[in-house]
Amino acid sequence: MMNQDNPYAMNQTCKVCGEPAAGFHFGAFTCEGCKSFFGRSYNNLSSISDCKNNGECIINKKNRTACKACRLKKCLMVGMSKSGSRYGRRSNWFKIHCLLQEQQQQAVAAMAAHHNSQQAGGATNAAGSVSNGCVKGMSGGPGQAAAAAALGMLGHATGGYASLYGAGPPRSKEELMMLGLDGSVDYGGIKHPALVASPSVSSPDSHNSDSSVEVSSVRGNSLLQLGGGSSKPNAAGDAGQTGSGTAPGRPPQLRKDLAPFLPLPFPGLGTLPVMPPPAFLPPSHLLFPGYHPALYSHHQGLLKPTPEQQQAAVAAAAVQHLFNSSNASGQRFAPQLHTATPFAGHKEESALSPNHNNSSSNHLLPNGSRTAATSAADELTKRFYLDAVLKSQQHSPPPLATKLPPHSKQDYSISALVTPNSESGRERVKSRQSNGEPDDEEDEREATITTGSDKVGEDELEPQDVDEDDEEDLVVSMTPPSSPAQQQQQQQQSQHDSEQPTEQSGAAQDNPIDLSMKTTGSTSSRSSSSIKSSCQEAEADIYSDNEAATDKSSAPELIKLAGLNDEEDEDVESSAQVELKDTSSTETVKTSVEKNHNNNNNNNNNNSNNNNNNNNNNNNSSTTSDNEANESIKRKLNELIQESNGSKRLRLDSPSPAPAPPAANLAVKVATSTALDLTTKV
Amino acid sequence: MMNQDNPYAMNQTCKVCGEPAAGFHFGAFTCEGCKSFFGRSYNNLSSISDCKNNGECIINKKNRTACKACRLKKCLMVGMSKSGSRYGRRSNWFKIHCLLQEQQQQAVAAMAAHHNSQQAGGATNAAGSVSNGCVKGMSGGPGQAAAAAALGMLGHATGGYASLYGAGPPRSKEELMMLGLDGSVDYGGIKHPALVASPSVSSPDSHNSDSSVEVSSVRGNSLLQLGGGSSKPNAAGDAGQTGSGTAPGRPPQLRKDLAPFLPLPFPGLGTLPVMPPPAFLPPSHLLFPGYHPALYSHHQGLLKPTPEQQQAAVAAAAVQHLFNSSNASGQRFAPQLHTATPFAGHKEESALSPNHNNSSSNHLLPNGSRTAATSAADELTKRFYLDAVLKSQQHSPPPLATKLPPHSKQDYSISALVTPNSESGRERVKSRQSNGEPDDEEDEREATITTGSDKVGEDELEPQDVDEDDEEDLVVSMTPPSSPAQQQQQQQQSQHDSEQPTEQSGAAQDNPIDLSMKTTGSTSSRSSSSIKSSCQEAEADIYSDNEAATDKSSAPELIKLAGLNDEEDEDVESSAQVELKDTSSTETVKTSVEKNHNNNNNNNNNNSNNNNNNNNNNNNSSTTSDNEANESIKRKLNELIQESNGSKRLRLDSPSPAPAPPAANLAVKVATSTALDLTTKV
DNA sequence: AAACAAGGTCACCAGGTCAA
DNA sequence: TTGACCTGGTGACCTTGTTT
Ligand SMILES: [Zn+2]
Ligand SMILES: [Zn+2]
Ligand SMILES: [Zn+2]
Ligand SMILES: [Zn+2]
Repeated sequence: MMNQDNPYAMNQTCKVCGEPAAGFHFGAFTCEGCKSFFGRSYNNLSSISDCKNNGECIINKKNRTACKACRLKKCLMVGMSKSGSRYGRRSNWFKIHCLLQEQQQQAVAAMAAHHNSQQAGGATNAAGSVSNGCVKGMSGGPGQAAAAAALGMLGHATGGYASLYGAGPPRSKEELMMLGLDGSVDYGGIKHPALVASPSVSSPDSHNSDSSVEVSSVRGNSLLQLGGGSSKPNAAGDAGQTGSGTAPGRPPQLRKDLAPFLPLPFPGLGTLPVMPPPAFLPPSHLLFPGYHPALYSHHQGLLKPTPEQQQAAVAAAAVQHLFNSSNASGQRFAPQLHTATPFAGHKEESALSPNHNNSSSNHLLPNGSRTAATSAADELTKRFYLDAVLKSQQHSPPPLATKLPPHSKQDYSISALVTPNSESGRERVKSRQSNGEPDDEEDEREATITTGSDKVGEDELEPQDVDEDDEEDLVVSMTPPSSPAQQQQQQQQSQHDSEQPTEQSGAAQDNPIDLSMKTTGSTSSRSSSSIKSSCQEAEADIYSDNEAATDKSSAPELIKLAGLNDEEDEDVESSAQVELKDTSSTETVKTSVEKNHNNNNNNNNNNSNNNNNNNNNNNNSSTTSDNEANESIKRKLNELIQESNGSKRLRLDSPSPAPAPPAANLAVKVATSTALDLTTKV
Repeated sequence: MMNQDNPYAMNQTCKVCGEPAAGFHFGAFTCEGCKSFFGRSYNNLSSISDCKNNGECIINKKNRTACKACRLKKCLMVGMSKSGSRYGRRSNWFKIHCLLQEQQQQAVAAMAAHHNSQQAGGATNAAGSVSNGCVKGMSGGPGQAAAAAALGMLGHATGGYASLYGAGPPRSKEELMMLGLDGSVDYGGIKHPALVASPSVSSPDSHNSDSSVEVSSVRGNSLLQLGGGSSKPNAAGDAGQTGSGTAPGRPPQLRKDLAPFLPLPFPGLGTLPVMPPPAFLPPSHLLFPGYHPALYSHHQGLLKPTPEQQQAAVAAAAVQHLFNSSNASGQRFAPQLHTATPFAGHKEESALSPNHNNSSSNHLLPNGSRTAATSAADELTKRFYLDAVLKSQQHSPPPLATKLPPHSKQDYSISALVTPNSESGRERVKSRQSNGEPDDEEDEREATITTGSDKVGEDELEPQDVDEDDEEDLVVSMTPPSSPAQQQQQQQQSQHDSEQPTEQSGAAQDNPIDLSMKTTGSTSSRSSSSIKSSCQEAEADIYSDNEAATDKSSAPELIKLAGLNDEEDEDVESSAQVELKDTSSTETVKTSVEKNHNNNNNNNNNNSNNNNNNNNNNNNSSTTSDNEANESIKRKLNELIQESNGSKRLRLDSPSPAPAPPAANLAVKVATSTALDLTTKV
């Protein structure tokens, strides 16, 4: 139960059980319970008994404590990972994307509601307007799914965020392996969300992704068992989540080509039929590319070949063996690794390397013999391996190896295996920093789009009266995440390079390279203060009134503003797409605050304003309707600004790992005085 | 028997038998015996024999073992459900609401005592203050019920908590079905509490809710048989509890208009005439919107059709068949689900989906065949289904299937009937001493009223004097539960607003942005207080002392403080409403502790201080009377704070499911030094 | 300095146990 | 069978530290 309001939750619902989220934990928005559960379970797999329902339990608030195996599976499915954690204050990029997702979701929901087809195009509108309606949770029916898909939302019942920061689902390969997924597998035509979400995972290229392990064989066993083969995928998809249900009918469109998933017999963590949970659906675009360490392992991974990976690989292999026993392919695991990705080598190596083994000693090694065990394999064994895998993922830092006795089974803890330290968690951070990398990408991004910024937008809208007195232009720059895949490939390679890059980039990070924001006019400063004041005052109104207005329409707009078109890579589906453009790197938004009634500004803002220009301003800039949306967006942006306070420029750097290439930027001008709390409320 | 002292009991009495509660089990405050009984029976319906008294047995401490059928029925009536269980530490929100309920109850009791009509008016006020009303979920009835209704209390002897966390009574549809209720059915004009209480259930949105099953037909058979039609409703209400026996005379006022209940022949669990136990009455408002998983399933529901639901539906259908054989409508069950809500589709789908079935494997699957069984259906079969239903509800996860063996029927023993007084079970040392017992008779007593919570009591009285020296400002944030759906919409928009006011200061986070209370006119509170006072006094004795005093006024205030106006979404019914604002998200209360006499601070604190400002300080701050109430509240808050100790801010996140949207927050300032133990005592 | 997550802590509950 | 106790968890809060 809980804190729905939790400021940290940003209105999100737990991706695992659907209750209001308490924050973003281990890579996904989750409630306190699921956070704790995952934390405990990760280190103590032994405590998890096999599912009595073939791993098909659907996890929700009520029954989340009924089946630990399925709960854990669900956690992994939604992307939880010890390696996925982030710390500290959320970046504006993160916040914005969260908002966008919500909108998308809503839109989706709305569409679903209407469930009329028309919307495809309309969807946008509807979504925008309706937005709320459905809210996250919902998922609509199948039709929705389609809509959602179109939008890129997925759904997941609760929120689309699952993928936020990387892939929704398991980011690391290891994790995927655990689930029995490999990049290549698809869920009944649909890819696993993770795959989708994270480019790396999904993209062809991606296969290289982190673990690179390609377990071709993985299929057979994994914790997750997607419904049986391909046929069920959809069902699975929905089921997975929160019962979000829905999805079943995933729009084939998205990714159908994939091969079905192979179900496996893994007893322990049964298999969830559901599989592709809501997350699935979508288009990664929408989903936040965010940074997910795991996905982006390169950082780390890059940084280090990372023992972890090695371990992971090993663990994965072990696991597979166990689970896949039936599966012939299982063994192959290791080998593939290499081949698959660039990194693979690392991993593999590591895996191969003795020491790694050692490390893996944790439990993995024993496996050598595993085959035998496999078939027969008792749970313990399985778990043991799982743990190893999990751990490997985590810290795995190969080196760690440390500790674990080869495998005391007892320790099941995943990490244990791996990391000795628990802290593990901590590590994370840094990785992130790497963000810098993203910059790398920049290439594309260009982000900048920043378009014009600033002011331009203002005009559009509006309407907005809001302005208060001053006006300032704020420029917001936001870097979109690059798709992991890209990154990876890029990165990885780069990665190798990465090394330095990354960090250095770090520096970059801060300054997102592009930021460009260039604050044009930024007189910003004053504004801030003024802004707020005004805001507050305004607020009242604003929110009150406006909001409604805004919300509705906003969604679309935001998207645009945000440079939502994530898709770049892909084509845009303009119609449905709500997504962000991950592609580009940073997005810059300009907001002008009107302090003193400079409405004009509003209108003036950049052309870019409303639109996202993905590539450039081209698209929408104009739509009037957009304006509305923009307003809402503007508000939110203002809020962000306020938060940032003082600083005129709002930075929206994407998390390092950002998947997308550099691409778009937006510049929006907001006149605001109000403040939304992206932070808290968002 | 009982450990009344049990800290976990919070002064509550077992809702089923009236003895001191050992804790909150399966959704209701119950004693160890009833907990165990329910746990055993739930999985072994076969052991329950039919009531020899037409299901009219009144359950109390002494005779609880005499009729298992009625005991189980009572359990269900008070809202026990496997799915309703909560785990872990009780949230501050929960504690506070428990306190509030107590007060309300007391107030109600008092009113009843006076049972004078004047109150009507008063009631209203009270209500307003109390509001209760109906809370979101509910709607209250029209005229509802009288004072009680107004107050939202229901009665239940011991506490009103039955509904706490959702609806008092059975939350899930399945459960309702078991009882022979469907959303549409009402109890002799009165709706079933559950319906009322939980928004989700009743609300349109809710349909998503978990079970979402809409069994239209349910009526025919249910475990509970309300006394025959409508006439008795009231009685039932009271009776419900504690055996207090009493009750019978509930004020008809409450809900009369409803159609009578359909009695059914279900032998086993006879029918209790009583029916709507206290829980009924009320206004959900009062009742904790809390979270009851079942109720709020919508989140999930949305997400997924949820296998559970499916299962549930199936199970329900099965059950109906069994029980309703006569009833034609029964079958329809499944279908309706769909139709019923938008979500229905999902549900339905899920139900349909094969995999789900699988999951349902639990027992449900078998059902596939169930139809046949239906007509003939022997009890065993029936039970079997019931279990399935129950289970489905619970975890329903489809899969989990918790454990029940499909139905071991074997048992039937009725033993139950047996012993009335004898005490079965161990006696345990301690507990018993407690004393509590002597009272037995008391049954009726309701005793409980306990009202003021423990410690609280202390202060109560006084207003604050307590303070010690220092003063500090504490901020309490409390999030009311909002319904998910709403939340989103609202929140978003609203959110924006809310933010600033409250704490602004704080970080946004802490301050739930929203806090806003909006508390409309909540001044209501006072009235309530007065009410209680009267009541309490009466009881007063019971628990001891102070409490009474405190209780009196406090209730209303607390409410306010607590940000009780839950209702937001709905309009407020200002009059009766006592509820919390679930809607908004968090409520923040500021309390200032006086450490060193820095009063100034107190005042200074956020503006929010005393009032909750939901939206801002507006509301209440003002009423003097409020002050009183506030005091008590403050004390309690202080206690909470103390508990939290050290930390300045007190968190009161609402349980997730909160029906209401995110809305309001409160900021209250408390000066306190005393401490209530919400934890233990309350 | 504020936001915000990992982890730790420990209040609390479902279940199991076994004397009555 | 009952129900007092105990045990394994669960999860609300809080602490600690990171990140912005
Ligand atoms: Zn959760
Ligand atoms: Zn399971
Ligand atoms: Zn009892
Ligand atoms: Zn009876």
